[in-house]
Amino acid sequence: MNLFADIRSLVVAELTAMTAEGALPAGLDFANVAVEPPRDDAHGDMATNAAMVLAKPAGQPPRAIADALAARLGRDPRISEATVAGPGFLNLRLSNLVWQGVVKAALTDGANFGRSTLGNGAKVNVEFVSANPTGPMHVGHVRGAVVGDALARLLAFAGWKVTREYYINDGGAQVDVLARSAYERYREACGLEPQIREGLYPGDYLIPVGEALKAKYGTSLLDQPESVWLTDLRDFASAMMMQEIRNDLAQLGVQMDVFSSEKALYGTGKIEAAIQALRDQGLIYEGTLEPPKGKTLEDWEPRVQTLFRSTAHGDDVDRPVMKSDGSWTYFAPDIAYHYDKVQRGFDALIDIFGADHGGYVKRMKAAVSALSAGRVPLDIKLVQLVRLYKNGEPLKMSKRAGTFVTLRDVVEQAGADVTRFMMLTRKNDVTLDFDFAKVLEQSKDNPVFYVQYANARINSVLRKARDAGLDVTDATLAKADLTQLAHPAEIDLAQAIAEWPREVEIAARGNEPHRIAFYLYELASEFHGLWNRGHDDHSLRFWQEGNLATSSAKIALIRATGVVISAGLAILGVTPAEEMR
RNA sequence: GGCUCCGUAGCUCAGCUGGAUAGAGCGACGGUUUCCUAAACCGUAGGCCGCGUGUUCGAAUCACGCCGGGGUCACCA
Repeated sequence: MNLFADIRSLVVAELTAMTAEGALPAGLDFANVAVEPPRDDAHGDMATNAAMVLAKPAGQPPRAIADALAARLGRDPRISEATVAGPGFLNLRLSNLVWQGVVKAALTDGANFGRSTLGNGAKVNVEFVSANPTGPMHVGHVRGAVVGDALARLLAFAGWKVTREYYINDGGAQVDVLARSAYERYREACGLEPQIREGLYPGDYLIPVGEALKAKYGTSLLDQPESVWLTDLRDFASAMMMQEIRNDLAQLGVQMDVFSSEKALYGTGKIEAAIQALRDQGLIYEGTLEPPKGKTLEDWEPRVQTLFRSTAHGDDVDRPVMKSDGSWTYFAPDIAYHYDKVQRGFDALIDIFGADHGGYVKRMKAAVSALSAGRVPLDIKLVQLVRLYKNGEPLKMSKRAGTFVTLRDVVEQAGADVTRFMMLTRKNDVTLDFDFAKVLEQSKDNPVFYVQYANARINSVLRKARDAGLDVTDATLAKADLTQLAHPAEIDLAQAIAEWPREVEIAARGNEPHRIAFYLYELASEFHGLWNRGHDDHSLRFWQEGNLATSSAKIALIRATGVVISAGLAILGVTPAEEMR
């Protein structure tokens, strides 16, 4: 159930009836009529802008429409009060029965409470991480991994059919470098001195690869020219690195549905077919690009290349798909890959990129727009940097000095749950500070803890009630006499719960999983507030000694809160804490 | 110089499809524990929502132009 959607339906139904009776002119568009919580809750529980939106097209003063609408809405049993305010706002006060009904719905629907059909079963592909298979995942990948995974979970919850996909960049020069680096580690494993020249990957993580190569090939590759081993070692080493990456992802709780390989596109004609599809639309031509303005490149020279006319689909300049030596640029297989996704029948594509790929967005959107005839929207989320701190001091990272932080380091120090939650406490296009000391702190300063603590407190009360002999299963609590939940502070918490389905839809509509984290913080805050009011006012304590009926109702309320916290944490991929230790 | 993101309280940041007196945490100050976890709660102070113009009944939100900061910018991936 989504209360806001329900009430909006009611408003639209009344407006339709008013039209039928001639109180409003026919043919009005109700699309902009909104029902939302007012900023100031003194104004009521919900507000609609209907009168203001319709005043102009209807040719009637907003107050007149609002008054007429208020009178009609007031007849609905769910609405206890409908008042007109300001320029024509219609403020609605809902009956307590409505909020009590929300509590019951949460208990009845359980983990499905808030699930939406917004996506209507549309197939969406979320591509994320897509780290080069040249080493273990580092901290820079963590945020993209978490955002992509949480977004996938969110969209699935909101009614999309989601595929999580990883694009393996195993087709370029960087995997040759990997192979050469691995070869040196192979020589090392054979007892020789490795020669890690400038430009090779120096990391220790290739030592096991060298040993595995020795186990497989013995000494047979020693003193062989590169032409003999390069292809084999490339495959071997990148396969081992991908295994490493899968393990890293698993540690973070990220599970991919599909791994697609760039290399696998070569030699299949898929790249040629994609480029041909563009060529058929007159979007491929031979030409020379202008040098970038305002940036001085000493070695600039005009070059004739095969170009994609991306400017026809919103890009700023056309982009090369082929180098002057006739080989493909990175962009070409990426076009083919996105073409493949379109052909696999996805209704929408989402890419999660690092912010350093910002310049890549327009050309990729242009390609997808051209190749899907505008049918498939591509949303690209750029994830900004994570700045690491320890006790407020920035953590220095250098690949050369070997002090770069891996995903594994982060997860081992902070834990997957904390890491995931923290990565979602900012919207994607803002840089995020991650302080190893702070994220482990158990205080309100730490949103992960704060939300988990609320859940732990709820469980603590449930335990106490259970020990006292109360049946605290959801099915039984749902049958409690919820009319006992009448105190404004209790209704406030029920209202926060009622926001959940709405929040899911807003977050899903914008591909913004961080909203879930913020919502959970607010819900937890509402709960902690009510909890503490029990100090002063014992009638607000959840466990009422000797009064099972009242206790059941109050415990139903906090259990419903727990249901939503669990559902929200599930979207973030975080395990709810039963108790704090 | 082009593109792009950011600019909201002292600090870190939320803010929906434009909506009423702009919110939260931290920090500061002051309160609340014989009672379900005080790891929490309540209150006070703190704002030209970077600046300007436009659209609108109405702009932190949309458009355009400035200012400041980050990212990025031809045969790398």
